[in-house]
Amino acid sequence: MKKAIDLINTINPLLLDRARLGIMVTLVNAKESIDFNFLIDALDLTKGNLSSHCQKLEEGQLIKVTKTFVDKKPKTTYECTNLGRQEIKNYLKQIESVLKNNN
Amino acid sequence: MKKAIDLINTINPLLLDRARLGIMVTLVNAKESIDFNFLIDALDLTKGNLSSHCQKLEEGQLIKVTKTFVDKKPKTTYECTNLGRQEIKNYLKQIESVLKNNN
DNA sequence: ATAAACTAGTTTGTAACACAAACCGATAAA
DNA sequence: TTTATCGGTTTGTGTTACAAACTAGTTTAT
Repeated sequence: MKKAIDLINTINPLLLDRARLGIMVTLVNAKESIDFNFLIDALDLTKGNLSSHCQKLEEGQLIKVTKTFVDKKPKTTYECTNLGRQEIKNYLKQIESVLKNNN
Repeated sequence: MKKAIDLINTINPLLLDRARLGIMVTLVNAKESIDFNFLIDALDLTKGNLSSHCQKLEEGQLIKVTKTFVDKKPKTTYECTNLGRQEIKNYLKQIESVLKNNN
């Protein structure tokens, strides 16, 4: 049986934050890509806050950011990357295993 | 189906931290109470760091702290409270349900 | 007996981080 | 030509995590 801390240490630190976890689970469940304003409403974040969290998630390669123009206006959309999906899955797996104590 | 963010918002914020999560899963699995030095070794934390995290967990009523003397030396032990157990269980439940998307 | 070193923590100063206010560049309306 | 609005980003501030320094006492060495 591995030590609890070793399992916890495999959790991506970016996911240990309420806002970013919210962004990720929204994206991981989404069928299409999700835009900035949707996330603002869904997660009840301010624009600045959302912007900087998404930057970090992008740097960590957990999400992919796409910038386009729609009706001449900028539009930023977000998708979960494969790594993002993996990290979320791992997150859940580690917590489960650590609590069930069977690893 | 409830919104992902509503589920995430029920997670106790004290648990969204690697060190504190480590402390809690160590305690929640423990048969007997766990002492300060055990946690230092198990979680690879500095003394100051452990001390302050435990203070917060105690304030949040997630753990119970007991101070005694053994061989004239101070000895501090920690146990998980019922609330602590509940919060950990809820944590896992919320993440699971949000990922399985069935709530 | 005194000093030095060790034990078991706590307090405090700092560096990193989350957050919202202020800002920016562009479009649309008055 | 202002004035407002949209879709964000940057910046300043308050919180937080962290380790270094400190406290209080015990044991060992001199």
